[in-house]
Amino acid sequence: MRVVVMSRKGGVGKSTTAIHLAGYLAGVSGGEASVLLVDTDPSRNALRVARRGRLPFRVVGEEEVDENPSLAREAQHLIVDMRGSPSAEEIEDAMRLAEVMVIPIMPSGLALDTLLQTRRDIKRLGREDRYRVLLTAVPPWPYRRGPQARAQLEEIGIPLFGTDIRRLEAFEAAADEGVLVRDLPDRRAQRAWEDYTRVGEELVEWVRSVRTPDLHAARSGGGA
Amino acid sequence: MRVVVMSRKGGVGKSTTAIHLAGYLAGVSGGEASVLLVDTDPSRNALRVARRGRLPFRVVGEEEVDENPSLAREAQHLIVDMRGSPSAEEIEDAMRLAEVMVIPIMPSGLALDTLLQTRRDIKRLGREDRYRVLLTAVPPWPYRRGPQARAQLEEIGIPLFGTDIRRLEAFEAAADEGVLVRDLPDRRAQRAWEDYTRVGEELVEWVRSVRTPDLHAARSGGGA
Amino acid sequence: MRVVVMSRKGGVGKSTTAIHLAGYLAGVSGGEASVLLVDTDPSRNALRVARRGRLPFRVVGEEEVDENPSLAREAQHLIVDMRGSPSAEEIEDAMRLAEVMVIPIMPSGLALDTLLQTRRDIKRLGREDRYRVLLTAVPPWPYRRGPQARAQLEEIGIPLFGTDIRRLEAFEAAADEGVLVRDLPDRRAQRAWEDYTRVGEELVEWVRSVRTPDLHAARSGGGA
Amino acid sequence: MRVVVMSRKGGVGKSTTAIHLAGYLAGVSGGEASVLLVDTDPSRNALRVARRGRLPFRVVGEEEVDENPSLAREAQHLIVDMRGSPSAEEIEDAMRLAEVMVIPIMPSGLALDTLLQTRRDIKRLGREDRYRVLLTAVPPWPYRRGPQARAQLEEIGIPLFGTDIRRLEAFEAAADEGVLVRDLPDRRAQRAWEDYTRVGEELVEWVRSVRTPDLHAARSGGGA
DNA sequence: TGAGTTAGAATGGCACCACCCGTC
DNA sequence: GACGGGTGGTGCCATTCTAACTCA
Repeated sequence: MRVVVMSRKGGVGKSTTAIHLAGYLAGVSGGEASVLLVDTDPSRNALRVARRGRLPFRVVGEEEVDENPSLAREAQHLIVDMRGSPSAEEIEDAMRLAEVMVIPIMPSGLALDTLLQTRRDIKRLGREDRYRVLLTAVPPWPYRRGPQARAQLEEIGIPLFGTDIRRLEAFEAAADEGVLVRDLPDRRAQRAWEDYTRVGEELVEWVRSVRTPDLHAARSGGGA
Repeated sequence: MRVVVMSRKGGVGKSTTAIHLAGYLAGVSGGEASVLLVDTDPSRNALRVARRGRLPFRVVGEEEVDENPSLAREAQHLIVDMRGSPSAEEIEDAMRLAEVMVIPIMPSGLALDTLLQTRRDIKRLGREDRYRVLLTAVPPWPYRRGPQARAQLEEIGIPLFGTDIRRLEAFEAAADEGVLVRDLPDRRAQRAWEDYTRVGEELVEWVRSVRTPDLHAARSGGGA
Repeated sequence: MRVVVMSRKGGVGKSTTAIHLAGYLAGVSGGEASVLLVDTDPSRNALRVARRGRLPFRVVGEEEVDENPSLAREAQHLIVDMRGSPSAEEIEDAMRLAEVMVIPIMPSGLALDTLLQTRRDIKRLGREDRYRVLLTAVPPWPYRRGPQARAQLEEIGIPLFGTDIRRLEAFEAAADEGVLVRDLPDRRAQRAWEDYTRVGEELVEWVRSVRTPDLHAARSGGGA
Repeated sequence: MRVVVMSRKGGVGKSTTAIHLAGYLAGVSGGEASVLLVDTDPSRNALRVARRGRLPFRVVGEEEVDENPSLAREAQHLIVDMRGSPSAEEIEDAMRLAEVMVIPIMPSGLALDTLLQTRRDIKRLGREDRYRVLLTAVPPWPYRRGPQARAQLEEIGIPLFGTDIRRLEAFEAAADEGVLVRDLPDRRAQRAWEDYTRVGEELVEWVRSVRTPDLHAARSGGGA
């Protein structure tokens, strides 16, 4: 599986998303060796987190892959934490590389504006079925920003993951410790892990359908 | 007064800080014309907010100032919302332009790492007394991230504003409406405005001391 | 059987392990004469314990074996309490001498780091199937260090004995008296002995499989 | 203040003692720069702990001091974590360097034997008033090993710190985190810190008396 | 329309309890 | 067998925020 995690704005949980999706895939596939997270972001946050503790998969910087391309070829699952504000060309390159693209955004009013530009770029490439937006850092009830943003995005036809990532302190603690939220001893951290588990399941199902488009189309077409 | 608001990471309240400090200065000086906010960030978030509603000062993009440099010269107070991850050269240019630099960061573990790099760049320029860090989006009690981050920053000798900006929904609402939190009808928004008021007071006092270093030294020396 | 007990750190129960494995083998083989414990550690702790009381096997210092090599040749079972922080060459020598190597470590965070270096040395010698780690001084419930360390070691693929040695006062008392925990009048000491009994059984089984690799392979192959 | 922490056996809390005494001195003197911990032990455990987190003083390896001797000269307080089983010559060198020597040992029967050899070496150097033994990892009541060991050591005239360091899980947690027990959020960790605080106070008082032997003798002699 | 009240969620500190160990 | 102590897990509570509801 080749997944790119991309977003125009920073501080939206991009590294957190890349790390936890990689962790989900590593847990599902069962082996450390088969998952590779490539950190392309200049801030190198994913690499920093990896150095602080122990993640159940390998994290490398962009330059390591450039020197040793077999790293990426041999990985069963490849997650790319893409740099912050990519140009249209960079988006194009990433979409060629990846099977799917995950775009985390926070439920903020300004985030939507920038998302529209990204959608234009992707549409121009004819890859509208290959990206999906993930709402992250969603505050709890009775905050309305989460449902509001979801409604707005759905209204304008942005494809969304069915599960949101909640704003939970556990994600901060996990980044500090250099581990997945799953591996924190805190009870509450398990709820944080549930969010990414659901997203991971959805991701796997989605990639499967992307890989067999005609079969999928035939099935859903036949059911209609 | 010439102030640059800068940060390496995105999503830390940079535009919010630039807008509200400009708003504070506009309120103090009493007239709209005398304050200019220059949005240098490629995301143009400050400009977007300005277009949505009505801010009590003028907001222009970088290119407008390039075309019409008198804009900046004539402004009594100049606030620059600097682009996201500036290079050392860009930092140098900004420090030449500005009297002081405000660096907003969120109380996150990873933010500190990147801050150290910024400090190195500034130290190399010999402008250590010209920057100050502002903690933004600080969650309320019983969260410990705020006090924790403050303690860590003080320990390693980072200059901090004495007041933190709390994480309040009012800032989101204000950005959506295109106004200052001061101008929201919500009661809670007033508390958000208080935070920036205190920071603004501190800023004014700081710039005054920066402008008259010998006077300041003489005064404190004479008072002893 | 030729067993080397080795560890990089001190105070991890190395002598205790050497003594009790020797005691187990002496009990199984039935005669005192057939088991020899060679104390190579400069602290000579095993020899000290032996001199204090009565162990059911012979304990000699390194120099005695150098003077009289037939001692080692004639022993049916040879246990070596190796010196504390061996160099790569010493490890190589020991691995040539021994059929298997037992590495006791305490469940401490720092112990793992040093263990990785040892693993590298052993891997370089191509003897990865000839060493096994024994968790010692494992505190009781509700301490989590024991299970935690076991999980970490298993995750990174370190071969472990299935049974841990608990942290029990009986081991201290036995060392003071110069006897095996088996020979203490205390009831609780029996539980301490059980731990080493299980490890001893595992050791015997392991050495058997090491000696007849093809037979073992054939047997498991034939069972299919 | 120049302190050497030394012991013949490993795993007795030598690094923990060096780190926490350094931490105490850093806290008393109030500044990070004035305390230097030199890790001479080949296992480099103190350096490892320092790299994991943030200690309020500088930790360097032996080689760094060799390259840059001014490091040690400029430090107000110098703590040396000495290598594990030092020879008589190494002890001599250390005693020449240090004002006082702290010898942590665990309350184990075997530890006493090795301690006697160390005492002989020190006596031969005529520095009997410059070393003191610290009981570490003392288990709680109703274990008797702590008081027992203290009684034995006092009987044979070994100088002891008046306070023992208890065996508390907090020390393991602190080493994992790379911080002092003082900086752990756990309540129980504060009790661990109290132990070293008392030892630190005793150490400061002791060094003061060592520096002004006649004054001290005069004062205690005069009764004033 | 504006002020006060209330519900829900999240974090973190506190108290309590289970469990094991060693001694008397 | 009782007792004291350490550790870690569970449950409870205080505090804060937001948004909806009620009331004047």
